[in-house]
Amino acid sequence: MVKAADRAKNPARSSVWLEKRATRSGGGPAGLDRDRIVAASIRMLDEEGLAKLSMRKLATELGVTAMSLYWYVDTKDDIIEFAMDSVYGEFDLAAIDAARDWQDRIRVLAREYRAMLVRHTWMSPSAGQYLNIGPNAIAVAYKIQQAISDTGLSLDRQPGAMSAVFQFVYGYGTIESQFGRRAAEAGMSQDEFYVDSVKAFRDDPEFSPQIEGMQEILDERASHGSVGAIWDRDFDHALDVLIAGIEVMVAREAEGARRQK
Amino acid sequence: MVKAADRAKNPARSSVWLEKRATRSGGGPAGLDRDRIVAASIRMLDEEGLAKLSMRKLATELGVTAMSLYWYVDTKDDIIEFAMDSVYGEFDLAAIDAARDWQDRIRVLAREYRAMLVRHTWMSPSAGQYLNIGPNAIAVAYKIQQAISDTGLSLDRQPGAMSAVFQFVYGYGTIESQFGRRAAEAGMSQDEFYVDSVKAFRDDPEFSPQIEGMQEILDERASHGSVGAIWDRDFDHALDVLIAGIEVMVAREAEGARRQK
DNA sequence: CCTTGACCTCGTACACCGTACAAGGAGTCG
DNA sequence: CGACTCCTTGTACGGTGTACGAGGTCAAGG
Repeated sequence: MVKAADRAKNPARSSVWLEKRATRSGGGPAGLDRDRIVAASIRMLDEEGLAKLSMRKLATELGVTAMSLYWYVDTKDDIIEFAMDSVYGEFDLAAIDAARDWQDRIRVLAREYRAMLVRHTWMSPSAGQYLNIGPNAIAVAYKIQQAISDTGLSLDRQPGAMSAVFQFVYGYGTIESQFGRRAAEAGMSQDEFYVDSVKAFRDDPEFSPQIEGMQEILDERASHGSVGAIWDRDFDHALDVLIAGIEVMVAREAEGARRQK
Repeated sequence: MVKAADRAKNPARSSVWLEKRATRSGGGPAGLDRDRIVAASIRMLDEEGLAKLSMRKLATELGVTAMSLYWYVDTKDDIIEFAMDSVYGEFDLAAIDAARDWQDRIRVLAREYRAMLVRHTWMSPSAGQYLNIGPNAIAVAYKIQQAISDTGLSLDRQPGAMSAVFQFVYGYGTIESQFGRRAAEAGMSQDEFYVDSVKAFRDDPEFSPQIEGMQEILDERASHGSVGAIWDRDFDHALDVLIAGIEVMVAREAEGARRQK
């Protein structure tokens, strides 16, 4: 087993997935097991958030001491990485194959990705911090890459299009999920929390020259309904922009090819 | 002064900016000062990263004990929030006004934003976690909103377009900056680190059916030059997609208005 | 000049964290 | 019975953020 001390000497090991180890299955008295540990982590992460998860609490939840976990896992980071990959496994990849065209496939993927980030608010901070190269993450990445490839875009333009869509979803899902998490931690609804946050600069005379322009946007939003409804609407509008943009790039390449002839 | 204990009773206080307090200026023997604290934090955050910053180390850097800092700041989180807003102040807003059209303005803003995230690798994790409602952050948000407003898009479509562009930049900058940070921590160049990360599943027979499709993308990338060059290229391509998409939405709205008549 | 009070800094202490290390129990096999 | 492997535990170390109370410095007022 690779001890953390060895890892300190070998800082290159930056992901669990870069150094495959046999999973130790739980024949022990506590009936522990890497899957059980990961499942419990996800439950606690969903309920309490990333900052509140500690090895001691996780162990207690599993009826065991903190150090027992280290038989199955090298570090706490490993647990997070396993939990992340497990969540990537929630993607319904079959639904994506059922989509009619690449536009639909991208929309379905984007919505699933966003829903996942909102459902598990600890995912975006973690996904930003670790390499996402577990088997389930790779499977999702592959589906995304396929959808982009189906646009017919040239190879050198594909990564840009892929980034535009999925880094957007990541960014959007991050803001949305963290906003929801903070609202919940403050014991408020998202609507209450929104009013509270805006109030900060709405009432501040120092900002008022700047807000004037933003005011109408804020008002338009407020008139449109709840914060949740606005998250949905803006997300859809952004997807419209992105797909229209890719369509343009595809058309431009077709145009260029025609002139070439 | 609001003590953390009071904050515990009033969890609604979720940002320094939601509860203005006079800044205590440093007439004390140590010559301390909120600005000096924030400047030192930024320096240390840039050098050592978010995880390595501790109140004790920051205090030592300033020739003082940890508890002295608490005279100027309620919690460590406050320091991060102040540091973030100070970094938003690095934006060169004048350069944006100089841009010719909204397309240019969006490009300049996006590039500045991305550069900022890469320059300060601790910004994206922090920006995701806290509300960004300090004066400098608001000023930047205002400029972004103006640029989007200049597209001529209807009010209800503007937030979607704004999200598409700037959540993309946030997502992209996050991945890029965290990748760079991890590479640096592993003592590798980005190119070495990239090869290392890809190796994980490139050589794994379990993944090989899936990689086949991704292989050509990876090869295309590899043939194009260094990882840094690819970051730049893909970012520009993504911006192309986004701006083309907004242009389409603008044109569609104009079309709709014409038919209306 | 002396005292008061505001301002600032510090030492100590608490609860908690991740995890190294070594001891020990339980079960299986010779 | 002993030995060996697998799993769990107790203890301990060096860190963290920060509460609390004591003290030191200095300007203003009597």
